[in-house]
Amino acid sequence: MKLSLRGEYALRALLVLGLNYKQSVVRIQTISQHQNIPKRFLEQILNDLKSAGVVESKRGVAGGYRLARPPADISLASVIRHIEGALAPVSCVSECFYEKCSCPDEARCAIRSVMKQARDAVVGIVEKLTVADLCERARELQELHANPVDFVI
Amino acid sequence: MKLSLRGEYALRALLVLGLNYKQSVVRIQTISQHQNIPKRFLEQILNDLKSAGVVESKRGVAGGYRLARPPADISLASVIRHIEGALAPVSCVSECFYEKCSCPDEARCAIRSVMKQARDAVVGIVEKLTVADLCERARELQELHANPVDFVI
DNA sequence: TTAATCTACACTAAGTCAATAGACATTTTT
DNA sequence: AAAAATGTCTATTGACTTAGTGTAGATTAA
Repeated sequence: MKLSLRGEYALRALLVLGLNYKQSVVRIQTISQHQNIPKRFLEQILNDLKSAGVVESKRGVAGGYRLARPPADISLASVIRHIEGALAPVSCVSECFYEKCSCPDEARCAIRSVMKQARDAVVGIVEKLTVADLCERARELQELHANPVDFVI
Repeated sequence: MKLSLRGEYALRALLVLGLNYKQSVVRIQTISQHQNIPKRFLEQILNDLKSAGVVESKRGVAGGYRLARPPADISLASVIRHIEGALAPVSCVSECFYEKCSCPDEARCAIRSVMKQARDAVVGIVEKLTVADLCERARELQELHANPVDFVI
């Protein structure tokens, strides 16, 4: 799993939306400024997340985005899979994006066996983690550095 | 860590060279045929691995490639890092290819913390594994499929 | 109505990937 | 010494992806 900027931005945006889950909506521009993400690019990404049912939007002058579901119901795996595709290092060990590879015998491929191990390790992590966990971690890290004034979203 | 075909081919070639470690050299064409890898592409890759000190070559009519070191001394991590670059999902958690990211505060970045966890999981696997392990696994898989009776419960 | 916001589609510059091309160098065999 | 089989090296290419920008339009609160 290599994250492109697109995927990284998506997670950063979801973190902001998660931390503001109580509020009605957050404007793209707010997220863009807080997270140093090009606004027009972020528009595309949030729109993409909307089509995935992860966020919902409100248009117009007081518009913006919010999570479509509780943060605890949005796994990082589902988000990354939607934005980036397969989590596996090679597609022949991917559960959701399987593709046959060119090796002579997949069933006896030692590399495949190793890659499956790597895949399972990564999936085990991001499948369990949710946007809620991300928010919690953000708050913990905030505590750790103990400077409540410039709380960074 | 997403492997490109280049990286996958490199590992497949090293597996062949590992399995033939006792022999003098293996011809590119042999590997190419055995593993369904385009010959001219494989040339580049092996040349690259040579410059990394992983394999060595013998030119001329009885030429070919062999491992430059014992299979147990070649970690998959070192090979993948040389061919693909960073193992980490985002470069701000990479040990060997660190790059600053655009997030407002790296030290308090919750996503970074998650990505570090994913990185460590993957690195923990491929850092321990060597070409020798790959060969052993290949032999095991061979056994398993050759004698399926042994595995009936 | 107006201004702020999201929506939609198209476009592009730069980079990467997976080869392919072609000339060249080296070595063994004859 | 010549021939043939191999590796070496540099360059190029076409398809694709990435990270945006551009432009125009739709929606809504005030």
